[in-house]
Amino acid sequence: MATIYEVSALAGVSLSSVSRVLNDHEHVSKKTKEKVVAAMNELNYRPNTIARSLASNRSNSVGVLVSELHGPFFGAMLSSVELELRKAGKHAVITAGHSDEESEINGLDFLIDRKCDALILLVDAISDDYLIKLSKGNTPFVILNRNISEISDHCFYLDNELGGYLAAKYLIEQGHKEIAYISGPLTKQDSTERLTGHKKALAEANISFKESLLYEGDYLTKSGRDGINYLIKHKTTFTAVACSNDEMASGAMRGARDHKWLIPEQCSFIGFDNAFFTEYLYPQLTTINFPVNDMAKMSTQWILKNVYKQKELDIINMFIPELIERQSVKKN
Amino acid sequence: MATIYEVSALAGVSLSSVSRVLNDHEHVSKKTKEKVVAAMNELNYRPNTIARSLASNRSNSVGVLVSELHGPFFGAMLSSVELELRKAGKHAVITAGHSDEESEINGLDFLIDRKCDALILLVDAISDDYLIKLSKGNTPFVILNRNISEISDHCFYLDNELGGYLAAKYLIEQGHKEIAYISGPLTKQDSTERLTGHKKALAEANISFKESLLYEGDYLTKSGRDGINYLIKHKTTFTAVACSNDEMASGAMRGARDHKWLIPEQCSFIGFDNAFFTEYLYPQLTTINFPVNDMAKMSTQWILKNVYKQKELDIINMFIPELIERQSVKKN
DNA sequence: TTGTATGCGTTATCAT
DNA sequence: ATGATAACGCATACAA
Repeated sequence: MATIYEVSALAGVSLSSVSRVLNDHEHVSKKTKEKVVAAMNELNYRPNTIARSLASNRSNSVGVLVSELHGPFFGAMLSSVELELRKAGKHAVITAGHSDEESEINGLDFLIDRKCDALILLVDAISDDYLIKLSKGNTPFVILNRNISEISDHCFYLDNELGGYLAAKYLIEQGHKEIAYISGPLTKQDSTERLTGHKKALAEANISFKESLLYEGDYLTKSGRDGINYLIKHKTTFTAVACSNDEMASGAMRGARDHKWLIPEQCSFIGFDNAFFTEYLYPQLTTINFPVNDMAKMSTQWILKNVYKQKELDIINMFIPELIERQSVKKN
Repeated sequence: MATIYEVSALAGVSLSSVSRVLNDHEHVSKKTKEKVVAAMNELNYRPNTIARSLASNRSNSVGVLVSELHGPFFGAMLSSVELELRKAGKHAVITAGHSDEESEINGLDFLIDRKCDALILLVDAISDDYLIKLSKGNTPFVILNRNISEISDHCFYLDNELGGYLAAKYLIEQGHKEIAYISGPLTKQDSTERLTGHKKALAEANISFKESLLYEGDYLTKSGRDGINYLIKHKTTFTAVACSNDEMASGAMRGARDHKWLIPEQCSFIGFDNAFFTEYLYPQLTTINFPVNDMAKMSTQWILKNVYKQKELDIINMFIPELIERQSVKKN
C-alpha cells in the first residue's frame, strides 16, 4: 500500500500538498494538483482512513444503532438510512442493541469510539437521562421513534397517539363496540401512546375500555397468536381486535383462523405500521401507515445538514399516521 | 479524554506497561497491573480504538456486506451474525451493496479500509474473479450463499438444486403435472440452481418442462403477483406453482386470489426459504427450509476460529434444505 | 518484568 | 501557494 510519502516523493512536492489535494483544499495550484493526482494514480494510492480519522478526529461515517436487525420495520428503516447516506458519500456503520440496556450502551460506545461523525439511534432500553447527558458530548445524534422533550429537536417520531386513535375510530365507525386490543410491551413509549389513542377514541364514543380485552404482547408475530388465544380462553367477547403492530395482527389472524373463525366476517382486525407484507396477507390487512422511510430519510438529512453542512431542508420532527383501508375489517 | 500517557504518569509506570495491561499481555507483575488499572479507573480512561487500529493494523471488528438491509432473509442473516460476533466480543460493521457492482465494491473497500479483521460477504454483482483475487489479499473473508470452486472452503451455501428438486418432487407426488415456476433473476446462481433442481424432478417423472410456464421475477413480493398475472394472461394451464422464494410465493397467492381462485383447491403453491411470515399466511405456506441462521452462525464461527483463533469447530460448507409441509398444496 | 524509542499514515499549525 | 514539523494515541521491537 502506497502512502502519502511515496506520492509526495514521486510527485516532487511536499506531504502537505498531497494532503491538500486529498482534501480538496483551495489554494492549490493546478499544476501541483495535476502532479499529485498523476502520482496517486501511478501508485494506485488509497488513503488510509484510519490514519485520517486519528489525525482529524472524524470518519465520514455515521453510526446507526437499532434495536434489532431483522423485522420489516427495522429493515425498511436501515435501508433508507443507508441509501440516503451513501448518496451523500457517507457510510453507515450499523449495530444492534437488542433492547437491552447494557447491550445498547455497548453498541453506542462502539460507534462513538470508532469516531463516527454522528449517530442515528433507535433504542428503547437506554434512559432519557443517559441520552440527555450524551447530547452534551461531542458526537451529535438524532433519536428515532421516541420523543425526549429536553432534546426534542433531535427527535423524529410518529404521532402514535393519533395512530391508535385513528384505528379505533375506524373500527367504531364500522359499528364495532367490543374491541379487543393486543398491545406491544407497555414499557415502550410507542406502545403506551398507541393505547392511549385507542382509549381516547373509545371514550369519545362513550365506550368503556375493558381491561379484560387488553393483552400485552411483544410486537412479534407469535405474541399476536398468543394474544388471541388468551382472549378466547378467557371467554371475552369482541367483534374486532386492534393490534399495536402488523406482525402481531398477522399472528392474531392466524390464531383466530386456527379456531375456524372467518375473517373479517366473524372478527375484524386492524394493524399498525403498514409493513410490506400486509397487502399480501389474506384478507389484506387494514392498518395504520407509519412513514418509516420518510422518517429515516429526514433524520439522515438532518445529519447531512447539521453535521456535514451539506444541504438545507425544513425539519419535521413529528410524522403523521394515516389509515390504510383494506379488507380485514367488516361493517358490523 | 484521557490518554495512555496520563495513565502512565498517574500510575508511575511506562507507556509500554500500560499498553501491556491494556492488551492482556503476560509478563506483567500483579503490582504494576493494579497500579495501572487503578489509574485507568480514576481517569475514566477509554482506549482510542482508532489509534489502536493504526498502530496494530487490526480492529476487533468484522465487516458484513450484504445485498440489501431489508427483507426476511437478510434480516435473519444479519441478526445471527451480529449476535454470534458480539458473544465473542467482536463487533459487526454492516454495509449494503444493493446488488450493484460498483456499489458492492464501494462497500467492500470501505470495510477493508476500516481495517476490518475479516469480512462476511453476501454479494452477487461482484464477479468470481474479483473475489478470487481478493482472497489473495490480506483481509480474510467468507462468502455466503454462493460457491466459488477455487475458494470453496471459504464458501457457505445451500444445496439449492436439491431444494428446487424437493419442492417439485413434492408437488409431483401430490399428483400435479402442470407446474408453473416463478423464478428469481436467472442471473443469480441460486435462482438457476433451484430451477435446475426443479427441472430434474420433472424429468425424473417424465414430465416435460414448458418454457411457457416459467416466469422470471426478482425475488420481491410484487414480482410474484406479476408472475401469476402473466401466466394467467397467457392462458397457460397449471394446477400448482413453485416459487423461488417465499416472498414471491406470497405475491403469487395474492395475485391468484385477486382472480378469485381458491387456494389450494384450485391452485397449489410452494415457496422457498421458510421465512418467518410463511406460517402466518393463509393458507400457511408449504415451503423449503433454508437454515439461514445455521449458515450465518457457521460462517462467523469460521472467522472466530481462523482469524481470532477462538474456537474449534467442524466446518460444514453446504447446508441441506428440507421440505416444510403446510397447507398451500393440495392433493390433485 | 519494565522502559525507551520509533513507527503507523494522516492532518494541522506554523512559517516562508 | 507551498513546505517543514509537530501532533494524533497507541503498539512494538529492542534494550535494560
